[in-house]
Amino acid sequence: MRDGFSDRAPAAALLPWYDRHARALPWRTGPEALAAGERPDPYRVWLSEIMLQQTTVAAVKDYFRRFTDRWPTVTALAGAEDAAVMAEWAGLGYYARARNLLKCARAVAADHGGVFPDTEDGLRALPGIGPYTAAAVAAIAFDRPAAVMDGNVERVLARVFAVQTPLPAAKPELRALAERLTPATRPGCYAQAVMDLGATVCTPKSPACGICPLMGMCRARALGIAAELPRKAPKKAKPTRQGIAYLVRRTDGAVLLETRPDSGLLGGMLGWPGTVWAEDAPQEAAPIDAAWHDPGLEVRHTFTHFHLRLALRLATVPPDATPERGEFHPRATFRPASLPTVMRKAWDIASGAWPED
DNA sequence: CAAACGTGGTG
DNA sequence: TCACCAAGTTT
Repeated sequence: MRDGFSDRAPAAALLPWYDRHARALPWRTGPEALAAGERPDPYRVWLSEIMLQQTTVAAVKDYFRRFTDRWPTVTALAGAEDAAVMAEWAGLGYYARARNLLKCARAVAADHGGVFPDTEDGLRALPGIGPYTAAAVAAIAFDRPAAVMDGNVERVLARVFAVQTPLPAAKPELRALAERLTPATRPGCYAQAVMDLGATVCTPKSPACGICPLMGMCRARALGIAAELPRKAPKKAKPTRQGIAYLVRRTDGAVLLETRPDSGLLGGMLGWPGTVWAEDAPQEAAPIDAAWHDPGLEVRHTFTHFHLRLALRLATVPPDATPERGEFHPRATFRPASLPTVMRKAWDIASGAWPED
């Protein structure tokens, strides 16, 4: 007991709410199907959870469909080419997820006979699976009573218990609450119920307290401070960095691209050759001998921890031109959608700005 | 452990 | 326009 209601009260209120309001999602096995004995596919649960890290359901849906159409099983994914997976992930962000996705699939295929471990600890040992994802997959796919802690759970619990400590200092306290409240029955549905509640009712701004299944036990609502919780430490201002990108088109339509190093920003992704991105003004660093055109245009893009102003240089070169950096990709196989968004923006802006156009 | 790591939607 | 925010993990 705490604050006047049982530890079982939140789950008791949330599960019926979930049974009525659960959204149909491509990776989700609904309450009715579960009741009928159907089990979720651990591969699809895992893939969805990786994609959903720091990413909205709306952004994930189409990517999830394309991945599962192309690679229906973890074994199929394990056999994929690195470049194919990175290209399919392009635009979704946090590209270390895609690199670890492949490492994880290959570890499951090679070390676990193509079958995901069915415990939190076993899952936690795989690349790209941290505390949240291990608990989520264990609960959702394997019906383990694992305490799932994500941004939604933090927000819901901070409000229900009126936790005033700012994040991230409040995490241990919130985790202790989450562990106490996780039910032994239907832990996967409970986890998804809390996350759905956080995504659709107990939202960061303007929470819909009037229709919340937890309204009767929510201390923040009683105090009139739901929208102010969880409190958070102030964030640092983002600096602005500058750079130059060089977009080279061959007369036969091929374009000059580089595969970026595996570690660091946009690691493992294709991109236009260019300068480093720094706060100081960049020095020219052309990847090939050419007559450069400055279109007077720049890409503005914001990453997690800095703003970028990327100036463009354009050139058209003959078929026998030899680059100092990068490789030409034939027009027939070049897909702007295979580029990370900042690089695709550069292509979009450059298209129509070439000198001959 | 603080910082690095993307992107698109929203108010 | 711009800061905030989303089903976090790794180093």
